[in-house]
Amino acid sequence: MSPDNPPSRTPAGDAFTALVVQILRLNGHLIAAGDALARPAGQSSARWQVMGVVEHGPATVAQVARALGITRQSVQRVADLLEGDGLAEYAPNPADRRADLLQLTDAGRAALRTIQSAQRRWADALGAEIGEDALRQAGEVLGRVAEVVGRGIHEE
Amino acid sequence: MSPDNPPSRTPAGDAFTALVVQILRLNGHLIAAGDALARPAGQSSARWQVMGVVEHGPATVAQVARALGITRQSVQRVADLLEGDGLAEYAPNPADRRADLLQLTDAGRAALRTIQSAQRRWADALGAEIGEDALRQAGEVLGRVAEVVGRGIHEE
DNA sequence: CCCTGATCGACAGTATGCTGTCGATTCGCA
DNA sequence: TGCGAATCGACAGCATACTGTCGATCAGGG
Repeated sequence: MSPDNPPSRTPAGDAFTALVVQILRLNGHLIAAGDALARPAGQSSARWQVMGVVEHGPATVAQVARALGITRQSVQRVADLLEGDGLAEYAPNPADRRADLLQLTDAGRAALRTIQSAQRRWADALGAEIGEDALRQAGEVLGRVAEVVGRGIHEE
Repeated sequence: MSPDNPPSRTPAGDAFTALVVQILRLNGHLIAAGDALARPAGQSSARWQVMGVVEHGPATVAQVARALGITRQSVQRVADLLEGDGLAEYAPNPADRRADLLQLTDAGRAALRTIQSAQRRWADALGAEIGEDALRQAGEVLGRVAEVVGRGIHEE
């Protein structure tokens, strides 16, 4: 980013930093793109992701949060909004009296189908431009980045 | 994410979606890591990024925002906080009476050096684990992803 | 059968980023 | 040279996600 960085010690460190910056920037664009895909159904990226998790079976808020890698509280907020909009509902959980099960309503399933259809067309079109091999290789590298970053957080 | 996705049309689309999901997840971990790096200096990722832009010369809030790829308003908020903490200050801009120039104070430069030092060690260590070639190749692919995603936003 | 620790939802507070709007100023072109 | 368009900071409002705390509930070891 800065044209005149302080001397970095290794080329690999420079490449790592550059990749991190790219990911941070891309994140904003991807959320915007996701919102655009979900907008025709009156939804957002966050709502779509929560709906996607409970699509094939009810789950508690905590389970959804773990599946998405975000906090319970964030999911709780979105889930309550989905319930308020009639897209999802809470069902009693016989296995745990505290944690009701979140599940989609018919309206929720319809909205999700609309979004998924648009998302599939979007991903197919853009994916074809980049090429499957390159995407998979980049994904493999990002997986390793996630691994070492996650490890570093605990150790440091 | 979902174990039983609706039938996606192309392998490239699947790979694209998988990469997007990875990036969204990684973003959270990277911000957490950046905050951890900036914490010893009492700062955060957002503050560090703004300071990094004005490190080698003053700039207006709008210029910083463009350099970071985020909105003026977000930068304005952080810049005002930095000023409040005595890490940055506004200087009159002879070229534009509206837009004062943001520049670091001595305290700001000291805090930035602390963070950059830790960041460099972090990037060097993790970068070495992944390998420069893999990082560069992944960066090249992400650059192409950013290009097609950004193009899609305007067209759609 | 209880007690202790873990998990869960609820609530409050904070950080980051976005959109939209406004008036002031600057810039570019006729 | 003057006027309309673009840019800039300021302000308000919203969405997303985080931490921390609390009481309720669950699960497992004595």
